[in-house]
Amino acid sequence: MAVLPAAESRTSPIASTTATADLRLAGQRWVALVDINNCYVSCERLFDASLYGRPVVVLSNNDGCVISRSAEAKALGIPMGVPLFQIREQIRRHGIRVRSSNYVLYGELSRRVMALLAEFVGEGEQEVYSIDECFLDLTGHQPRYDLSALGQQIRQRLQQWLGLPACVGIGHTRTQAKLANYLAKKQAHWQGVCDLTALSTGERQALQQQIPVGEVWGIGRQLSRSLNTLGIASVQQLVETPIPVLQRRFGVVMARTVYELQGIPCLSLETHQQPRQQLICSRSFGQLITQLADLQEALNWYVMRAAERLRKQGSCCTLITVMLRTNRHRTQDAQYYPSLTLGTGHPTDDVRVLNRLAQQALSQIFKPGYNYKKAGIVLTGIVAREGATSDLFSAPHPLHSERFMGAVEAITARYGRQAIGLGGSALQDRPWHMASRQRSTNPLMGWVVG
DNA sequence: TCTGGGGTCCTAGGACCC
DNA sequence: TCTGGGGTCCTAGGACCC
Repeated sequence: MAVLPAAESRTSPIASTTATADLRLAGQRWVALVDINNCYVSCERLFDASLYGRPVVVLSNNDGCVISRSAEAKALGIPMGVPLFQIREQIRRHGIRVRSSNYVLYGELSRRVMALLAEFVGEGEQEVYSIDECFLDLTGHQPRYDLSALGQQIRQRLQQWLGLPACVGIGHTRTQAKLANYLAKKQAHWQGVCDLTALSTGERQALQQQIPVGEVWGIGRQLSRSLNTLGIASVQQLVETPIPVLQRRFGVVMARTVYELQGIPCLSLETHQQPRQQLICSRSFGQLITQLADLQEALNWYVMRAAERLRKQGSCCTLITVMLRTNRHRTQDAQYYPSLTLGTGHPTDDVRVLNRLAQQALSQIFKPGYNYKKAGIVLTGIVAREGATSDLFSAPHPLHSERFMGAVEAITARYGRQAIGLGGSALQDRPWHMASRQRSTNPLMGWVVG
């Protein structure tokens, strides 16, 4: 949430040094970011010890591209997001182990991680940021404990109890904590925990000098390029640039980022999970789709999935968007990227209503003669369902619950131990998901090379 | 010839994140 | 041959209103 409203920040007095000092005195916080290393690969290793010490990659849906790499795979130069077919030769040459993704497993492990981390802080001091990342407010610990030692304790417990490696970054803001986490991962001498707040100004500046500006949280490829053309290449150079200049050129988001880097919080900890403002369900197809009937069936399934999530968070929606995509990589094909949004008339979570609208939208945008690669729906205009009792705010998943092992057992009982690598291929009974490539003999195993 | 000023809401698109 | 899925926020511009 923005502490700096756009209008006020244009003339914000906190750019001056004295005001900065006041603001820090007013309520400085200590924030940690805990991040599981190579999360999906680390999860796979828990269930297949032969993956330790070897290069491993985990693949996206349809086994399309690489979405997680072990340290060994990174060292071999396997880039993030690379399509599988482009690294076949490297896989063969280096004996890289390959797994399909299994989000049910990762989700359950994530719940365990978050529950364990919750034990280190009080109520309302934990923000689960993503499946493998969590912010902790350590302000209460700060006067009493060495935060680096606490970070080490967190790492050790994750390793001992769950077998998952993690790094911890500590700063006065979330952006600083992210940067610290980057250092903890990149520079071995931190031993997995970097506390930026414990450094002198000179030490911090020297570190920031070494870090490319694109590593900052919120500065992606585009902004990075633009900053570079202005001669701003390192984090330190960014921090030294006057904020009003940056704000005029790049907007309020950039201004917030730089305040955050300076230790002035502009983003607060979101310790209570908010209902989603939009729900997306979309898939790329394993093979190109030309028939309306196949798209109809796919949409039917997306609507069911999305409506399920909608109900789970106690919401209704008022708008539904249907979108189709051809394969942009096939330059020989005619391209078509239509989408259409229809209103529901009244807030609803009724699958039948949503499906009727989705099919109606589809019939309006579908054109024969194209090779469709992807389809999806987006539910927006989300409002709370009247009288809804959302389970969003229910108690965190108990650490020692049986749900986790139950899920793993259910998978292995049904498909065998090897099925831990299921993922996209589990959808093979649906023609619009069927992978066109020849797979290994066990369709649930994904690719196993070497 | 010359055509107010300010506000809200909505949407599309772009940037970012994991 | 083969290229993921699910989110967030911000901005600009148009419609509409008083």
